[in-house]
Amino acid sequence: MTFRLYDTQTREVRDFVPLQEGKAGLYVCGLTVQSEPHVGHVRSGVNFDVLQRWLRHLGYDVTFIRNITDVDDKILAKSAEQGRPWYNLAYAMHRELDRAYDALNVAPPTYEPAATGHVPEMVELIQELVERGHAYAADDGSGDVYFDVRSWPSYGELTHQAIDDMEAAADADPRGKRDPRDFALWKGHKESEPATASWPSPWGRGRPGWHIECSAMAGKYLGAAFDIHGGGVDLRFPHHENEQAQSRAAGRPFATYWMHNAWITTAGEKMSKSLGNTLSIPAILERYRGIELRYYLVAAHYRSHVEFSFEALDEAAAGFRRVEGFLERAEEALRASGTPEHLGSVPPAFVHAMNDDLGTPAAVAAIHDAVRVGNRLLAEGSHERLSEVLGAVQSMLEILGLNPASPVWAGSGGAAADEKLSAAVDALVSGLLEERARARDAKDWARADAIRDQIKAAGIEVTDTPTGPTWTVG
RNA sequence: GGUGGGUUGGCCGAGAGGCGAGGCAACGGACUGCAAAUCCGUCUACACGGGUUCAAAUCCCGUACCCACCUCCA
Repeated sequence: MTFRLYDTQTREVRDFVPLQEGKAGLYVCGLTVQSEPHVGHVRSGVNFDVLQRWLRHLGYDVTFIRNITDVDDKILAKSAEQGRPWYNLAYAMHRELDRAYDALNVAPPTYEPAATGHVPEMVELIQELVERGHAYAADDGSGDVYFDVRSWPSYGELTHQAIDDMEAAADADPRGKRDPRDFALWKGHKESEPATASWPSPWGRGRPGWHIECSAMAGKYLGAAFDIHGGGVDLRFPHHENEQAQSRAAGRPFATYWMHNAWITTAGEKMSKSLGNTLSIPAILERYRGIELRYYLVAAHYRSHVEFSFEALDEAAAGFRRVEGFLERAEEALRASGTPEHLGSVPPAFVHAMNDDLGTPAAVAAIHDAVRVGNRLLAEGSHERLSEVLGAVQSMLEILGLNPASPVWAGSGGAAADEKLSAAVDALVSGLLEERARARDAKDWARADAIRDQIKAAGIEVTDTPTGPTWTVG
């Protein structure tokens, strides 16, 4: 079975046929770095990271471009409010975003171009559009350049809308537009804005409109035609519609497939409008591990709307710990019995699920199925088969970016220090456990439980296993 | 006004004409000195009203409610 994905434009699940055999070009709209990243932002990152990993697993040579918008109206407005340079705000938030991606094991793309680094490419593209008669400089002296929507007959093809049915934005500033739906390719510099946020152009100093950057950067790094373009649902219109219109109007075929991830909301409310800080990634990571949050995000299909709640996140974390528990016990059992660990092959159910438009919920179910089988084998002591199942579980987790053994999860706060601490605790706890073992041998249960309670009071859980007691923090 | 999406068991969350995803929680049993973990079992749902079909959560028609986008929110 080949990889199939849902294409927003054709509104159907289609076979993935790359433009070049064995290669996949992927462009994803990253963030406008204007505030701390929240769960919603990161969902997009995780979703497309899974896509990228799956394409690689299928053997494609993937070129993955994810941009950063580092100058726009909001960044300028916020930085002015905060009394700091816009580039400082954008840079700080960009670093914050990188930390969030790292914490969730979202692999860096092939390249992460920033809008401010590609003004010449944008100017070139705009000039081409002007020459072809699809763009015009406003005649109100503003220095703005607009895309002429009426000049492009297939405008609206991505979202299946007719220009005349579109509601003209009530608050849109008509300025020098010929049609209210025309959008800015270039924005002339305004006195109220910092001079540092302007660049030279044939139409005077100014800064790029939003949509043009993606067309210019996708063209530069992926070529005039590429395979997949992704982003959040909200970007379908106007952003992606405009990107496609301006690219095609410039003679570039642009993306073959359009993928859009759904929202995360809280109590039905869009995250961008609500709660800002409490659901920022740093805030959530104070309560949950990155791998647990990633599991929560991966367990839902990327096109399904997710209503965020800490209860649901708790459940997801509990479900994931079940998988982790199996990994730990299986690895220990194999080590103890000297059974070699197999490199796991990925079960057909998992492959089928992933090939079907990245069916991560079914893929996660396949992991749980394997874990159940593995737990049974563990109980039976069938170590040879257990080794195979363990390998399969590890491979599946690895593809989803959820393998706890992966070094990326090894504590962002100093793994070496953790290890030392762990060794120290182990030395202290093992003394107590020896005492408890003596009490248990003497069937002095009260004494044995008292020791266990004492250890527990320190925040350490003791569990008896067939091979002796173990302890875990928390 | 235009364009889309949704409504599934106690909860989360898949599926898209016939074999009851999976997880969490709960309950019963096994194992255990007791726990924990694990295993076995139980709990049989698809907003509402019609229709098509041998067969509908799934297709069609209608109704209700919710949500997103319509010029710069992932």
